[in-house]
Amino acid sequence: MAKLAGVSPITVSRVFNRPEKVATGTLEHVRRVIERTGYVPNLVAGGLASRRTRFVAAIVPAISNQIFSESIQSLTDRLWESGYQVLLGTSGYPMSREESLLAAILSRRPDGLFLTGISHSLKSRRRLAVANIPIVEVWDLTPSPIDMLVGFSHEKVGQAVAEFLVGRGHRRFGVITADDARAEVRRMGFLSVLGEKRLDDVQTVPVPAPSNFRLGREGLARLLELGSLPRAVFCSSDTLAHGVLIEAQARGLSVPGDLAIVGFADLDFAAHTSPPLSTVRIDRPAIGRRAAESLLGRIEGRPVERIVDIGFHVMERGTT
Amino acid sequence: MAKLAGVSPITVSRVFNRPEKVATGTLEHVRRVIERTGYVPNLVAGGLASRRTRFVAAIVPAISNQIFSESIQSLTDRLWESGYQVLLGTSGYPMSREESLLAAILSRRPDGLFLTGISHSLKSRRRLAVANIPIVEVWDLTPSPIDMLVGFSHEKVGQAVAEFLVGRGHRRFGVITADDARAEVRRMGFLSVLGEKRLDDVQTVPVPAPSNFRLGREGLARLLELGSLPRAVFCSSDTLAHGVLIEAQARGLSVPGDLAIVGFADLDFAAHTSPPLSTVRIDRPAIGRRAAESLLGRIEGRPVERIVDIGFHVMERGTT
DNA sequence: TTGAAAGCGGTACCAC
DNA sequence: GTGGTACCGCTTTCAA
Repeated sequence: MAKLAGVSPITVSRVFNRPEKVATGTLEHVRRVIERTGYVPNLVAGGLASRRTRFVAAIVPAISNQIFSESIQSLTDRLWESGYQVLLGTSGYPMSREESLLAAILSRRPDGLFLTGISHSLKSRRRLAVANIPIVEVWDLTPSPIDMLVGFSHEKVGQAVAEFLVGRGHRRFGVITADDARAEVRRMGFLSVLGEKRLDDVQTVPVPAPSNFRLGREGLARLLELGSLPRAVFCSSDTLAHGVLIEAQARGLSVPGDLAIVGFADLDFAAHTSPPLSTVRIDRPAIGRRAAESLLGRIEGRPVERIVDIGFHVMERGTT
Repeated sequence: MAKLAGVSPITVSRVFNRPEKVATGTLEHVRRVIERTGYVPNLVAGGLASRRTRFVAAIVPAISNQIFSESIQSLTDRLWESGYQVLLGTSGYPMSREESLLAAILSRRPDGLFLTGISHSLKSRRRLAVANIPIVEVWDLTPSPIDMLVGFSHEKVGQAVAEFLVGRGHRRFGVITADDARAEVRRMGFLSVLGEKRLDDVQTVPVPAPSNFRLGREGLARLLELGSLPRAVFCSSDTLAHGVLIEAQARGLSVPGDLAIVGFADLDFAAHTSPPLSTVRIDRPAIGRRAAESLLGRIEGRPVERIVDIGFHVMERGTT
């Protein structure tokens, strides 16, 4: 390539990485040759030499979960603007593959890491410390992240939903919750507020992750079998909530007349069921975007906020 | 690392890549040192030296689309078993970023490529030819794939749905379809069969991609405004179909009494709406899995089927 | 079974 | 503004 253009390899390199450092004439000439030959630089070699691979790895429990995929999409989009790509790894529920996945990923020397959640094994933490790259943990809140964090408090979500439902006059509650650590924290927050108010008539139905409509339908069925009919149900996801809504309607229960329903995450369908789902709004694209900003900031040596709380918002709709 | 264990670098390399070529004693010793130091080999250097990067790149229109994410999940899982990882790129609707994305991806020298769809720009095709790696195109069918293909015929899907609905006695039809090339092919197949049977009372409502419940609800609303009430609606996705179902119920239409609905893809929720959605079943995990097999086969020099038609199946449920 | 030497295809560093 | 030289950390090839 270099000899084809009659310049040194380093000049070709500069044309790609620092075009402003190359004389306009040379620049155009080299670019023409590049265009003509269809030359594509080898980032593997570049990465080895420069120790910058220009990609960020992201680990999520599952891509098919819309809750995560939208954050990943915005992360990808923002990083793309700065010339970075995203290598996606799925750790499974519950993060069973995280350790080996992390090793596989770190061996590719990513320039940054996006991790879902804040609980990692000791071995993983040690590896992360050695890797010495920017890391952003998301979807949760802790005062002591490994490096940086973008998330919100699941406990506060649970508390806020409890306050909200109590404020609407409900007194008997049900919880249908996926087997997921963060959902469990939301449930604890929910229960703590109800406990304080001496409203402990709460039945919980656990379902396996990942959630789907069927589990929501079955969840409500089981909840009703438990006796002590709840007037309001808090679900660990909109998906479950929609299943509950379908099941309630199939059983002739009026919503919210007989049963109020609150979901979580505000997936796009939540506003368009009939009646529309009440839920907890999380700005998912913001998570990816701000995570990208944090990583890029660190990479480029800018000062960054270590902890970003993006908050949430309880949305009242036709199901409450 | 090598000197720490008192062996040469090549021996360490063999411990990772060809442990059977190393004496058991040496093997165990080196492994102990690896364990103790937490050494993680550098795949960037390895990739440069061996010209095998041990990853496959996958390009899909959008990860947040469940239709694709499940195939990607099975692709990822199968490749992981063979020590490969997946770099995901999203090209957007309609594949607007494909060209630059492809260049960015090829510069990382993937060992294989998974492409959604069979239409690529001339420039892309040229680059792919130069790259000289195994490529599998998915989600469609053509007698002349770039290299390998795993998919099914969208035209036949449309035809099959038309035959099915006509067989159920329907005579007036509606189509609600996302702005997507493959959905358009399904629609053409649908219309061709109806045309042959002189049943050309078909109204089409186009909606932008990606689909969501709201677009389905609005789609039905617009379809009804068009006059000539359809008795059956074919939607380009289950998501739209569910929106149609919700809107129909909100308007007091009985389903399938007043209106039959058929979706596409058989997403997990389709079986659990009330009534359950009729749809066209596509074995999405099979697409990823077989694509992985094709790529690995090519990489490992095994003979592979160039074209795999995974077929489809029209599922009758409560909405027809 | 193990190792020495020579790259893989770029980039950092410094001189010109 | 441009180029020479060394080297990034591994694997290949071939010899011992």
